Amino acid sequence: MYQHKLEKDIRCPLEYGLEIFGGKWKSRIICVLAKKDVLRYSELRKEMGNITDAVLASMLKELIQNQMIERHSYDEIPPRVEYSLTPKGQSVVPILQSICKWSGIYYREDSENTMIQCQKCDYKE
Amino acid sequence: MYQHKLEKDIRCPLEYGLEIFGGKWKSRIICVLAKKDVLRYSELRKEMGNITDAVLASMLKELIQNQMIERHSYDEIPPRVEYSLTPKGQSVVPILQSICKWSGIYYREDSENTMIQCQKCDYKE
DNA sequence: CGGGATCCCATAGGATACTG
DNA sequence: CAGTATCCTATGGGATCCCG
Repeated sequence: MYQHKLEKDIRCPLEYGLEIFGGKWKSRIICVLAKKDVLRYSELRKEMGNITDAVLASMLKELIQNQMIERHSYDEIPPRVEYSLTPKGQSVVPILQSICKWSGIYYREDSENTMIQCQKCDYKE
Repeated sequence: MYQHKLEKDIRCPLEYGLEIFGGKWKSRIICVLAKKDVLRYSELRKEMGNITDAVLASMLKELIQNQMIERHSYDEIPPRVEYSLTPKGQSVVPILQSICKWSGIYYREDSENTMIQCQKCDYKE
């Protein structure tokens, strides 16, 4: 029969890190929160561009599980929920910026190797 | 009808970087090559653990396309092909190590926050 | 030896509708 | 407002066999 390995088999801290902030949306969420400090759900969604609720909510859940962000809900009507980075989440921002800087160098090699400003993580040089 | 966006839409250098060394295998390949300098195809596969040929070959292709690694084939019998990092590939190694270091801190928080040695990228402290 | 071809599956991510 | 629920699909990655 067909046999797949279902273990996550993270064999190296590197894989752990890439699991936590890899993928299409997580690093972006972290960058946006790093820039804005505290954001409500709807503000966050607006900053993210064309992400859907289903996806945004599941990303937030995973980031919370990994203790990268915090959720504060206020008992008001209409409801208010605010998200912010934890210390662990903040500690990864320099890494994301270094990736951003590295990528900026090679982003378009056909042009003149000019640095690109990143709107989200706010890296520029 | 059902309409998916098929554009890759990389909107930020950060995404470019994660595309290049993200995923399950690419960062590992880079780390192994950083440690060993030059490896034949079969040596590389052995170092990688349980990767299959189909996957390894496709990862190598993408890494070559992105100019992270170089392929040198020698006209011998039996054939010999060697892989090594390009300068661009080498330049990303410090980033991978910083991810590895960061991850090591949070890797298992239930234990005593001890650093973990990474066999592949050779990070230790 | 160094892969390619083919087939397959699991999962991340997306569309749409709906709710406390 | 801040999400769930449901359904769907595209893609990364894996298994197996084959070939110059």
